[in-house]
Amino acid sequence: MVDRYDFKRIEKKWRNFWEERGFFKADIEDVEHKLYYLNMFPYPSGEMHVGHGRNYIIGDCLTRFYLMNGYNVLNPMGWDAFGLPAENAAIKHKAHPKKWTYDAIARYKEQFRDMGVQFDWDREVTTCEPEYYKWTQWLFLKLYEKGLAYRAAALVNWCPSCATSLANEQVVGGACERCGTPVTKRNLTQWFFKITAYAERLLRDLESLKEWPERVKLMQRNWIGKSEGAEVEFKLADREGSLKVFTTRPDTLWGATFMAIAPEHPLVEQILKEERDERLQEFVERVIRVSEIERGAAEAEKEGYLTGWWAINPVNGERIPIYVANYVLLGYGTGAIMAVPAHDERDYQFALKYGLPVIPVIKRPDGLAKSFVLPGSVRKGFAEALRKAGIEFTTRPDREGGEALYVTLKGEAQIDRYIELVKAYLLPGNWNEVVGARFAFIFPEGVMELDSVAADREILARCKELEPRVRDKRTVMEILWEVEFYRDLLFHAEYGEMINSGELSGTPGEAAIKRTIAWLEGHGCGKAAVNYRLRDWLISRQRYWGAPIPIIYCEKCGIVPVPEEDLPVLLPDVEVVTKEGLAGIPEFVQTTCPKCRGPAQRETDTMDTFVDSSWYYLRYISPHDQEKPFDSRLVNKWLPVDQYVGGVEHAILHLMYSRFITKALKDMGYLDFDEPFARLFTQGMVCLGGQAMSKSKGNIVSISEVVEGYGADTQRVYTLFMGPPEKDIEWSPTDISGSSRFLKRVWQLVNDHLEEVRGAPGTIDPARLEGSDRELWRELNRVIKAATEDIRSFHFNTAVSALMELVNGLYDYIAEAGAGAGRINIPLLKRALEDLVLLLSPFAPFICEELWERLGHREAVLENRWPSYDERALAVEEREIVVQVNGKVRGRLTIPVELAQDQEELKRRALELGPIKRQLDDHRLEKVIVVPGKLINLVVK
RNA sequence: GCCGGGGUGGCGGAAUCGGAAGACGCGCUAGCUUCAGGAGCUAGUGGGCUGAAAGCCUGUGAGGGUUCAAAUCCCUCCCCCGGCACCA
Repeated sequence: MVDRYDFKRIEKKWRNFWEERGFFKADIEDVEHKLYYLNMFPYPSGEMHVGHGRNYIIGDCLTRFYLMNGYNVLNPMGWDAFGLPAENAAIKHKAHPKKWTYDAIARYKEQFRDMGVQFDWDREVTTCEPEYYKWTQWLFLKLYEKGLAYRAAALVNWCPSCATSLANEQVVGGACERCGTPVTKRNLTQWFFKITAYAERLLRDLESLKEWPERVKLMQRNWIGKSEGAEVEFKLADREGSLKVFTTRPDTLWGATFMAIAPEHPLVEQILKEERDERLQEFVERVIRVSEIERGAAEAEKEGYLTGWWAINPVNGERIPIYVANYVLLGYGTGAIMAVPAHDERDYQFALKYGLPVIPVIKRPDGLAKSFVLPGSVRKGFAEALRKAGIEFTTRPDREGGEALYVTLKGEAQIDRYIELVKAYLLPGNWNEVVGARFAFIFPEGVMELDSVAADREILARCKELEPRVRDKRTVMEILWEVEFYRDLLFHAEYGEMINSGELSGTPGEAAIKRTIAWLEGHGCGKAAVNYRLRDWLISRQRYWGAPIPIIYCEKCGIVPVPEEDLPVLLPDVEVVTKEGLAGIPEFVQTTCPKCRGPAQRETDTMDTFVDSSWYYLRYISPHDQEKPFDSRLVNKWLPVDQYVGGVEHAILHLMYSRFITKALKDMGYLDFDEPFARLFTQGMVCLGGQAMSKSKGNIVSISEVVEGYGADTQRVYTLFMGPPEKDIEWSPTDISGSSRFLKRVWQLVNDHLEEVRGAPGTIDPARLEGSDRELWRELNRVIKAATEDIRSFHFNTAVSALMELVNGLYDYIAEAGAGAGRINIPLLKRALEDLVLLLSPFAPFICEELWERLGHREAVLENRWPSYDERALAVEEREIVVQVNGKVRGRLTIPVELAQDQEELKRRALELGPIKRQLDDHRLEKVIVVPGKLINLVVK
């Protein structure tokens, strides 16, 4: 009688075993077989749920697997312990965030132990400990020394709810990443890290990260947002000064007919001061007040205000007006743009709205043009002439009984021919125009091209003379826009041959940008430029619970960094934390200047917690070193991290910051590698009820409830079995019973045969196995191979299913043998059961340790080598060959392997099959396709 | 709008070097067991036709194509998820 699978008793028995035996302590000096496995460390808060568990279960499974494969695995754990939730909770409960944080840490540790998730706790790192944040401050000082940390006044993101400024990366869709409150802007003097100095390397080195998910690299690429183009200087008209713009399309410069600047642009201030234009003031204030979210919406109506100031287009000397416009962003490029309405959609909309000239300067690559011919504007016979010339057109009768012509033209030659015909047929008092590949107006006295702002004025004036109905139009484009038929050809944003561009006219599209930049450089009004979307990292936080920025302000000496030997700048020990943070603690603020010993004040901002986590992976190597932040010698041996695993929500924030800090430390000579994480795996979230588990949504499945109800082993197996680990997945309270049942079956299976197996010899001679023994042997080897490869490649779900197949196979084998089909081969069974336990142990360590002991072993599972398989055992004697007729399966052949490669033999046997014969009646065999060892396809007619 | 990822039974998912679609598990159906447990065992389970079986038809978001053969390759479209989004 086998005792029932009592997971509670078993898990309790083994819970502390691995830690006591020290299996998870890495030998830091042995780098030969080193493997640095790292899970992103958690922000300790409340209880862990099964979604958090996924991350650590993957890590523990892999660690156990690699330990059994002979690796010296370092898998450390620590706490990202500074942060707002702790502080907010502390303010609310009038307590200290420390207590809240350490309580959570204690609970997390307990839950890790409950899950059997093991770490080397000697290497535990806690970012809110002075022994840690001392070195975060050291990092700040080093960056400051190198000019990579600087203080500047800037318009920064501000979260009113968290009462602190935020980095760009922490603003998601215009709202605070932490609390979801819409972010506002404030002009503040803050500390920044100069991540933009590394923009190019952060972008370029993504190429070298071969083992990172493509989507993460893509997100970073987008975030860095590199664009190449030119910087062009526009002199102000009638006064000193100039406006610089960045453009990716310098080839369209000749078409710049106005400029637009962001409402926050410094020039706006100057204009306001000189012009005292109250309506401009109102406009600017109104636009700035509108939140980023609304302004950011692409559908938002483009609005502008004419400042009355003018600039000179440097390429053609054209005077163009300067607008303040809501669609120009201060944070990108120079905060000012040259507007080319003919080739930029936003500029086009704006030009139509405000009646600004639109001058095409890039030829349409498709060569299409159109013309609309009003009835009565040409002599009779025009349509006939077009027909003869092979020009396409359609007609539509108008109210007065005339016929309007809708002409579509393709190519230069046809357009020229058409213009000649119009000239010949045009009646006095009329005009006609061609738009698209050419913008030409044919008047009785001659043809005018829309090739400059001056031409726009002349053509407009002439049209007004001829047609009273267009007298209210402000530009030629407004007239054309009225004709529905033209609309799709009035604007394009493609690359193409330059036209109407002075001496550069005729430059082909491929050379246009390059040649224009050369031209600009030659004329001293511009140069090639690269622009990045990435902004410097704002690290100041007006909060208490973070690492104080080690800076002192002295009236005499100015900004003075705290000397290294004075670190850490300790967080003042207060009983209760308030909203004022450090600024509200005078004992902290008042200090003496390290240089002149005079009275001075401390910086009261703390650092963004992402600074803490940007270097923690270095600290694990020497976590308690009092002398230095990390041991360069060992760090250079152990890093980059071999395998990093965490949530995709850190794709930009944490991963980008860490890459930046690593590069900066490398440049300072502390590290000899460029990238901190060689391989990255981003695991998916666990959902319930279609939504990510979260306390606020109340859809949490807690680890303790699952461990209590099913046991940690079941939780682990189910977590790894439920789907591919990179995918988001739904936690199913019913599906978990499958994993529970599986472990029960394993329990039963092993316990049923303890007696026979325990004393039996372990050696088997595979060559002498026959029948079902041989099949079992093959199955065992197949499963070892599959599970091993699957674990290595993060396919835990299929690894588990392979083990389930092995268990099913073992039950079948025993049932068959027991029914008299043969005798159970005890050494074989022993081998299979033992290998099963070893293979299952990374997934379900508790039950495996217990079974291993029951199987008579005195050493721990982890002291054994991972089972190996024999390639020869996978060979089969017979193959099943699929027989298809016209690609459809009609039968099967079981054939000895030697013959399975023999095309003629396969064909002969296939044709003998009954169902195949039937299929072939009344048909002629056309062709036979043989895939040796697999399939034969008979093609018949 | 742009860029990624994806769409396979009632459900989670296998199979992607083009070669048996649906491994494994959940659920469901029938039967057996009764140590009544949060049980276990056996058989079946994509849909349809046929009394059952054999057999046939059909089937991987939709449509088309390439091929002896397509979940897998190509084209068009639809839907879902994620990222970026007036980026000049």
